[in-house]
Amino acid sequence: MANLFENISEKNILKLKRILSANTAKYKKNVNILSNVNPDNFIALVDSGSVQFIFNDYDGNKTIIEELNAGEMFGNLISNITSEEITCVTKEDTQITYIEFDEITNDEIIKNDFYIIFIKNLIKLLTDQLTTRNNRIELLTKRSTRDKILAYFKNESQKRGTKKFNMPMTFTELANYLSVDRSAMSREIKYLKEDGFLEVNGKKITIDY
Amino acid sequence: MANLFENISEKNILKLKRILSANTAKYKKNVNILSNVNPDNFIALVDSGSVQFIFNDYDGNKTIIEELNAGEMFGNLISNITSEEITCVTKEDTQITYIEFDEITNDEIIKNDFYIIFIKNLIKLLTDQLTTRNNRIELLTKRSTRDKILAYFKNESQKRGTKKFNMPMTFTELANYLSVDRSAMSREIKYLKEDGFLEVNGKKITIDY
DNA sequence: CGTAAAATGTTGCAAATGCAACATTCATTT
DNA sequence: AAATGAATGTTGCATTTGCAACATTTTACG
Repeated sequence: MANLFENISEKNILKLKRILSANTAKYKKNVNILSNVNPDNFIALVDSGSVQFIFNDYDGNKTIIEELNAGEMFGNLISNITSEEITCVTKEDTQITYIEFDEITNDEIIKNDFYIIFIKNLIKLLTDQLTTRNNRIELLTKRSTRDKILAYFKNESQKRGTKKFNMPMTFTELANYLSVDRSAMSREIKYLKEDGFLEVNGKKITIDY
Repeated sequence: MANLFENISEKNILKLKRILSANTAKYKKNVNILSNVNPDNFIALVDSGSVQFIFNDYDGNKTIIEELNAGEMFGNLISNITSEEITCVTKEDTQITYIEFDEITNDEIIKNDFYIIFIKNLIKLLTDQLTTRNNRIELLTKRSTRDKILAYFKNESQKRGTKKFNMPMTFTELANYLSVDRSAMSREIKYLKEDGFLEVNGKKITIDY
């Protein structure tokens, strides 16, 4: 995963963070981190750990909208965190760096020659995020649970270049990711196994297509 | 909708396009525009007209993944156009400007003082795209067709600040956008009308909640 | 290590949804 | 203005899916 400070020296990273007035915060596991963030436009970098964006339904259901790991970023310009029903919760101990969005193009920063690298990194991160969203949309628009599951496993397999791999998340999380009922997904996976499309042993997946 | 060349003078836009080696192409309606694009990383700006990204199912179904209008952009780093099942078709006569991605940070361009504005515009476009995707994901993860429809209309209403507005697309397109069967959506809208949540007269929508 | 919590697998049942087929209205083109 | 094609509305029917409830297994944590 790309990093906002890739190819910038340690010294210049410090300088950059100072010029950007970047703030770093540490959070424990299972903390709602957006309850105390200022309302201006910002970007937030997950330095370490991971967070989940959770949509809280009016009748108590929770849907994981997305999960971000170290190196990824979010922000009110980037993510859907304006909606009050959405919370952002740490999955583990997590460190976040906050940067005001307008600072990215402030007067001082553009004098530095590492600025161009920083901009490239930022654009790369944004396009990576877009790719992630596009992939999910492609899955979500599948007409049936079966197609969603197959497309997901096919993607994962192609990313890794092998037909055997480990689930990168729990089946419960996958059901949320694909936005289908967990038990219905479990049933469908059973059918897929019976029909010879899949083998599942715990977290070990083998696709046969 | 933001524009990549916003707040840059006509003269400087020309200069910028020259430095970026930007190419402009014109297409007629209903043309598959990605069949003849070079494979390098690029961004494409919809100068005028509109295009649709269509996923072509293995059994002949077509799903509109997204629609882009004038001012919006796409590209292999941004959109999911790597997949061979996806085509990009013009909805009307359309003009597209292509820019090589790497040119965005080339040596010559960074000497110009309008560069910072250009970068700001580019980042704004990318974050706008992300917001668009996030909105769609939020709709697609709704558990039922009813919730998808209601959330869509609620969004549209809030964007405009009024409970009466016109459909910005056809119902057929909306069904694709929400990834539900058109006739099932039509039926559900009928129920919503009966239950007093919606009024529909042709393209005129009134939500009552 | 033991216990609580989370994840998983399963199944019956009701409800929602997709699909097909058709009539009707609306829009576009010549 | 006529004609063609696209969009819309409707409905029966089969299938898929969500939901609830439960047993079992795995994981996390004190």
